[in-house]
Amino acid sequence: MAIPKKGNTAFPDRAAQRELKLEALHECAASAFNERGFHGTSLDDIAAALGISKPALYRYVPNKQALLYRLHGISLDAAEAAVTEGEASPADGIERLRIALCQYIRSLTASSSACLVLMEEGAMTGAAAADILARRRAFEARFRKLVSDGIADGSITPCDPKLAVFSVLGAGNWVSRWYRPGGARSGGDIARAMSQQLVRGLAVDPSRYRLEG
Amino acid sequence: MAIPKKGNTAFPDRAAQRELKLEALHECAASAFNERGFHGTSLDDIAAALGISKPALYRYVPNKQALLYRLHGISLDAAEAAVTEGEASPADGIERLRIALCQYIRSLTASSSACLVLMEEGAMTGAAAADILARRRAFEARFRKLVSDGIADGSITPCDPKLAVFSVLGAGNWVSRWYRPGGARSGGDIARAMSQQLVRGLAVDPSRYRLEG
Amino acid sequence: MAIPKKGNTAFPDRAAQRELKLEALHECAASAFNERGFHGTSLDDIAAALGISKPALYRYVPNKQALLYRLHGISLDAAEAAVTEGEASPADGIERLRIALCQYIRSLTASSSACLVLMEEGAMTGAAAADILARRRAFEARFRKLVSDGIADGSITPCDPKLAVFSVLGAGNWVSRWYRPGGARSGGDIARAMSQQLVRGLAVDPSRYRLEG
Amino acid sequence: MAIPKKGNTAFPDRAAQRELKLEALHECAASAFNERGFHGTSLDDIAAALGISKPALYRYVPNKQALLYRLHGISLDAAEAAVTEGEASPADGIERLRIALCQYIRSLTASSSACLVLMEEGAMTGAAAADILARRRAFEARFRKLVSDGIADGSITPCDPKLAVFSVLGAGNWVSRWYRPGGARSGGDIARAMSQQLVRGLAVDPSRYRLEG
DNA sequence: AATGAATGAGGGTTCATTCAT
DNA sequence: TATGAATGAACCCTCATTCAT
Repeated sequence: MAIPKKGNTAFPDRAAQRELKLEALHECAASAFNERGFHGTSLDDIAAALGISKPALYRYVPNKQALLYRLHGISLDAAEAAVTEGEASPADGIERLRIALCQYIRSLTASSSACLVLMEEGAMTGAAAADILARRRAFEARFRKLVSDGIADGSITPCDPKLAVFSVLGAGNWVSRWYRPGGARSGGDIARAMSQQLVRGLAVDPSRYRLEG
Repeated sequence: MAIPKKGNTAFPDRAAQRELKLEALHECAASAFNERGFHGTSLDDIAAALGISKPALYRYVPNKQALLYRLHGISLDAAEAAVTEGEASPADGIERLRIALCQYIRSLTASSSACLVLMEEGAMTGAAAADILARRRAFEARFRKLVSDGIADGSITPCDPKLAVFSVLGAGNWVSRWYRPGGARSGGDIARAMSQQLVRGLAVDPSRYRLEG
Repeated sequence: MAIPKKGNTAFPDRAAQRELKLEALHECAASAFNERGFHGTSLDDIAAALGISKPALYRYVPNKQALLYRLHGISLDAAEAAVTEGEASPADGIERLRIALCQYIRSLTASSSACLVLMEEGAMTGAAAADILARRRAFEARFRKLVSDGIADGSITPCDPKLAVFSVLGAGNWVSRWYRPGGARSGGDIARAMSQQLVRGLAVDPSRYRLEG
Repeated sequence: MAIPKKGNTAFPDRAAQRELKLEALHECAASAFNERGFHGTSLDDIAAALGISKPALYRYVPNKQALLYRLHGISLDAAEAAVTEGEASPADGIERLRIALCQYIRSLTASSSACLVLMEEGAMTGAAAADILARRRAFEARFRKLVSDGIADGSITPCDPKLAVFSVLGAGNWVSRWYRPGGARSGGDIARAMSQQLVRGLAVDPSRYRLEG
C-alpha cells in the first residue's frame, strides 16, 4: 500500500528528472555563453559539458537561438523581481533604489549562471530580440523612476537619472564578469557592499551609508 | 620640382596611406566586434564595411586573432594612459582616482570604436590572451593603488579596494554599451558627470563632489 | 459462449486490428512519399499522421527501406492484376491493351495512395531494388506483348512497341500526380476516357474508339 | 597590336569560364535530382560529381533550394519555348498541338538534364514554389488552348481538354524517366514518333498521322 | 505494448585562410 | 597589387534507429 503504483509515480519522476536536466542545461549554457559568448559557444561544447550528445539537447530546447532567448528571459525575471522588491518598500527613494540594486546584484551572483547573461543581446533576432530589448528597457525605466522619486522626495541629489542608473547598473552588471562563487566574500555580501557604495554617491545625506557595513 | 620623384616621395605617401587604412580597419573591426561579438563578426563583414576584398585584409593583419589582440592592445594603451594621468596628479588620492576614472571613461567614448573592446577577452588564446590579461590585471592594480592611497591619506573612506575598483570600472565599461556619439551629452561631459558621481560614493567628504557639475 | 475465450477469439481480433493498422500505415506512408518523396518524408511525419509514436512504427515495419519496398510491391500487385485482366480477355490485341491500360489507371486512382508510388525506385538498394526493377520490367514487357499481339492480329498499327508502351504508361503514371479523389470525374471515369484516347492513337481502326464515351 | 592586353581579355575569360562551370553545375545537379530526387541528392554528391569541394558550390548558387528553383526555371523556359513554337504555326489546331508536343518532348531529351526536372516541385517553398507552380499552370493552360482551338476548327475530336492535355504531357514527361542519350533512337526521332502517336488519338482524321514516320 | 530518451551519421551552410592570377 | 576562386574545418540541425522503462 505504501508502495506507489508504477503508473502513479512514473510520470512525476519523469517530469521531475526532466526539470532537473533542463535546469542543468540552462546553467551550463548560460555559463558557457558568459565565458565565451554566444557565437563562441558551440552546442557541442554545451553537450559535452553536460555529458550528453548534441542531438539530445534538442529534446530540451528547440534551437540555439531559443536557448539564448530563454536564458535572457530567466535573467530578466530575476532582474524584474529585484526592482519590484525595491518598489514595494515603504522607505524613501534612495533606500528603495538601494534595495533594488542590492537584490539585482545578488541575483547576478545567486544562480551562478542562468542570470548572468547580460551580453549578446545582439545575437538574437526578430521578435525574440524585440521582446528582450523591450523588457530590458522597461526594467531600466523602473530604475530611473526610483531615482526621480528619490530626487522628488529629497533623498537623492538632483542629477540625470539616465546617467545615474547606467552607472549603478553598469557596476552591477560587471559583477558577472569577475564574481566566482566560493570566493572570499559571498554574493550577498558583495551585493550589500556595492549597493551601499554606489547609492552613497547619489545620496543627499551620504552619511546614511557607511562603507564596510 | 612640382612633380615628386617616385623614389623620394612615393614611399612616404604609401606609408601614410597605409597607416590611414590601417586605422580605418581598426575602427571598423572594433566597432563590429563590439556590436556583434568577435565570433559573430566575419571577415567578410569587415571587408564589406571597408569596401575592400576579404583577402586584402590580410595585407594589414596576419589573421583574425591577431586583429583582436591588436585592438585589445590599443584599448589598453588608452586605459593605461588614463590611469597614468591620474597617478601623475599632485592632488590627494580621491582626486587622482577621479582623474583616472574620468580619463578612462572619456577614452571609451573618444575613439568611437577602437577602444571599446572590453569584452571577448576569452576569444584570445595562448600568449596573446596571457599578455592582455596581464596588462588588464596590472591596470586594475594601479586603480586599486589609487584607492588605497586615498584611504591612507584620508580622502577615501576605508573600504575594500577591490570592490571599489570593480564598481567604478564596471560602471565605466558599461558606457561602451549605451554610449553613441552624437547624443545629447558629449563624451567628456558624460565622463565628468559619471566620475564625480562614482567617486562621491567613496569620498570621506562627499560635499567635494556635487553632481550635475 | 457469449464470452469468447481468450485463446480462441482474442487472437483473430488482434490480428484483424493489426491488419487494419498496417493498411492505414501503408496508405499514409504512400501518400506522404508521393507528396514529398521518400527522402523528404520522415518517420516522424508518418507517425504523427497516424497519431502514434515513432518507435511504434517499428512494430509494423522493420525499417524505412522495407516500407518503401513493401509499397512498391503493393503497387506492382495492382499493376500486374491489371495487365492480367487484359491478357485474359478473349478480344483482339488492341482491345486487350485498352482493358489492361484502363484497369491500370483505375488502380492508380483507386487505393488513393498505396498504389501511387511510381517514383523513387532509385531510393531502394540491393536486392529490394533489383526485385522491384525486375517486376516492373516484366510488367512493361507484358504490355509490349499486348501491343505486338495487336500488331500481329491487325488491330494495332505497326509501330515501335517500346515507344508505344512508354507513351501509354507514362500518360497513366502521370495521373498519380494530378488526380485527387473527390474531383469532378471519378477514377473509373478518368481511366475509361484516357485509355480510349490513348489506345485510339494506336488503332488500325480508330473509329472503334470515340472520345467522350 | 593584335595581341590583346591583359586587362581586356582577363574579364571575358573569367566570365566565360564561370558560365561554363555554372552550366556544368546545372546539368550535373539536374541529372542527380532526376535520378535520386531532391532530398535524396546531397550537395556532396553534386560537388563530387563536379570534382570540386562542397563549399565551392556556393560560389555559383546561394543554396540548394535556389538551385532547384533555377533548374525548374530553365526547364520551364524550354517548355514555354516549345508551346510558343506550336502557337506560332499557321496550321490548324491539331497540327499546332503536335508541334508543341514534339518540341516539348525534344527539349526533354536535348539538354540531357537541365530540362528534365519535372518532379519534386513539392520540395520548393514560399515564393519560389508559387512562381514555378504558376508558370507550369500557365504552360498547361496554353496546351489546353491548343486543344480547344483544335476542337473549334474541327481538327480535334470533341473531348475534355484537361484530360487530353494531361495524357499527352504525362506521356511526354515520362520520357525523362527512361530516355538515355546514345540509345537506338535519337531524341528528335522519339519526339516525332511519340507526338504523332499521341496526337493521332485526338485527331478527327487520324489518317493524317501515320505511325513509324 | 508502447513511448520518452538518446545517439551516430549525415546534410546544408558559413568562414578563416590560402593561392593563382 | 588586389581579387576571384577554392577549401578544410566546424557549426546547427535532422533523422533513422535503438533501448530502457
